[in-house]
Amino acid sequence: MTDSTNPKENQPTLYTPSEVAQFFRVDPNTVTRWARTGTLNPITLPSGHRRYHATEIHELLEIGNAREPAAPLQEAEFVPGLRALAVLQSVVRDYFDGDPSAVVKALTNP
Amino acid sequence: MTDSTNPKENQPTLYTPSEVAQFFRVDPNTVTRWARTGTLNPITLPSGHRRYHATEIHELLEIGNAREPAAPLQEAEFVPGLRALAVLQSVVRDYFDGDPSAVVKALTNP
DNA sequence: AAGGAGTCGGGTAATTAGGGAA
DNA sequence: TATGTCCTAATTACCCGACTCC
Repeated sequence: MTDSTNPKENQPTLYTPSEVAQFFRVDPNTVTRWARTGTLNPITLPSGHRRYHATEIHELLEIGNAREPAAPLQEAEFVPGLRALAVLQSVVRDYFDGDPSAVVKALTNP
Repeated sequence: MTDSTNPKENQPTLYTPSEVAQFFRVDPNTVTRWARTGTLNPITLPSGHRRYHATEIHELLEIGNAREPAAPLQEAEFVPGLRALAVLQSVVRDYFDGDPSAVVKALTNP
């Protein structure tokens, strides 16, 4: 089952085939078929199993209210830890061409 | 491109099993299994615990995202892909209290 | 020094991929 | 054409006790 017992994960980035099937009310086999025919574009684990992008599923479900306008008004004094900064640094380097402004742009410009 | 020859400037960018599991949306035990079967080649601590190279994890995520060569955009503008946005989203959620502005602040105020 | 969280092992049940036929 | 079902093999999730990290 899905680890809904994890308090820190309320909105997973990736969905399992079963979860997608439940969303669309179809058989998990159908979800797999959608992936093979190109209707869905999931990532594949090294084993061949698939994980589906939550954003893609949400768009297909027409839950357009995704892409929240960031945080409305949260003046909490959040201070990122060393690990957070390290992970962010690696993400910037490996995913955003080492350009921090690209990350800022992606976060501010929907 | 990760220069491990610069330990002070660049953080190790090593992921724990739980972090890797969250990226792939799998159980931490599965990550350990990947390491034992040779799918992943992590660092092993003297105690036997494992730490995974961020670059290796990211490469695997990109491979799993394979679909089409996309567009041969070798122009000036850098456009982050779906995976980049998904990873960034998870980082914001798990490391920055779900607050994108905290990430922007961390990037703009070094 | 002690406690909580995380990890490592194994074992077993549940999912998934893939093909094919209705 | 599209979906649900059946089948097998492979992979993963969940269980546990013991150890490690912080």
